[in-house]
Amino acid sequence: MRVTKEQMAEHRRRILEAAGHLFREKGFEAVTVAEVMQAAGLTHGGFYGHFKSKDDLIAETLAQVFAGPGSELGLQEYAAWYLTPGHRDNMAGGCAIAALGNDTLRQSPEARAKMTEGVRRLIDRLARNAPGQNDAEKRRATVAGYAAMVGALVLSRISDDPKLSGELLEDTRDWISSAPRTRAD
Amino acid sequence: MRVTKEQMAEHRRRILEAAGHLFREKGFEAVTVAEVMQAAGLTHGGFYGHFKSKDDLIAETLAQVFAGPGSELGLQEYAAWYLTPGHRDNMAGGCAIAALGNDTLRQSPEARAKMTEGVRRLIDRLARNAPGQNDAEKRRATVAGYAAMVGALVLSRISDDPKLSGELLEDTRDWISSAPRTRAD
DNA sequence: TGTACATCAGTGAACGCGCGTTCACTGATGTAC
DNA sequence: TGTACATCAGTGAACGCGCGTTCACTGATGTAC
Repeated sequence: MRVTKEQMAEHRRRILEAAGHLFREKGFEAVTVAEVMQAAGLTHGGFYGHFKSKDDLIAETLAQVFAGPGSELGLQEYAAWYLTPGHRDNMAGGCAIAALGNDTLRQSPEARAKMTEGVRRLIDRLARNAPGQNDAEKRRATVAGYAAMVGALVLSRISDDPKLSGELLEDTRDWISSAPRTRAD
Repeated sequence: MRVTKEQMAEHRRRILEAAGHLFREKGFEAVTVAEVMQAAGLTHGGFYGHFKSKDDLIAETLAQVFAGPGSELGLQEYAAWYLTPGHRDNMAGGCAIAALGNDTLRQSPEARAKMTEGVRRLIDRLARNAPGQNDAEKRRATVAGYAAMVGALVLSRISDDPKLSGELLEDTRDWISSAPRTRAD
């Protein structure tokens, strides 16, 4: 049955929100269109009134995840939130880049472009408030520091041993938090 | 038609080798049993004479990838190989942890356990020859350094902009290579 | 404002395809004598 | 060593299931008068 324009917009928002969580939790391939629609409180047939295809949904979901102002946290504050058991255990609500990075390589060029933009924007923002004597040093610390966060989160999620998993988070956080180094060359 | 025992063992080896490359390149889900068998020069029906199921193949493939003596490179030497465009562009022959880490979370506990073992062994080995004043410092540098390698490789693969992609590799390599820091607390 | 009708968002059955898995068959291997 | 037969690795057709997508239909919305 037909619904109001406002309700239709709300449905679209709910579909994107459900997809955002489900994709991060299970990856693009393992999530079905019917599953997303059910999580949004709708039936699968209506999906194609909102999106052209599942690929379209993926691209739109990524666009939405990376939309918005983004945090203004500095590198070390971001790491202090990023490298926690809470974030590790919350794939559905956590960093989309860590959760879906490799998956995106096998998706459309549009999806990959959206991911790249997400990476670039985040690094640019973190670099504003990073340790370092000058912009080049700040940027280098941010690029490497963010890479370390993503890697540590992925590795700590892989690890079924809580000790190793925790060590990855803590050691990497300490590493990023320690005093900035000058170039060793 | 029946083949000799030696040929059958060789077939099994080829299946595992083909699976190792295909899984790293495309992920577990996107690779079909028929595709693996074709890459091994066989037909799909014979697969179940070698493995119980596709899940079984995944676990055996991971076991094989992490078998063997492993490299004796130190942390910085490993990073110098790891963080290169050649490695970035060679998913099929590169680090299985970076290529399949997140994918493994959605597989069997056996597969995840094999991945964890791979992570642990690699870190233990790299820590032997890492910068630092004592074992604790060496370990911390290794854990964070390896996390940074994995993250940088994943991010540089995501990035469709060659400049950003290269920056991720280079800045992270410089970061790992720079003089070890003492704890800042 | 009220009424009649066109529009169209959502429903759920159905379609088509691909994939994991099974199975009857083939023919070379391996073995018993 | 040679022969007859049992074994079984590999083949390719077929099965069953799940998923993306389509479509006829429903009934509430929105609009023209």
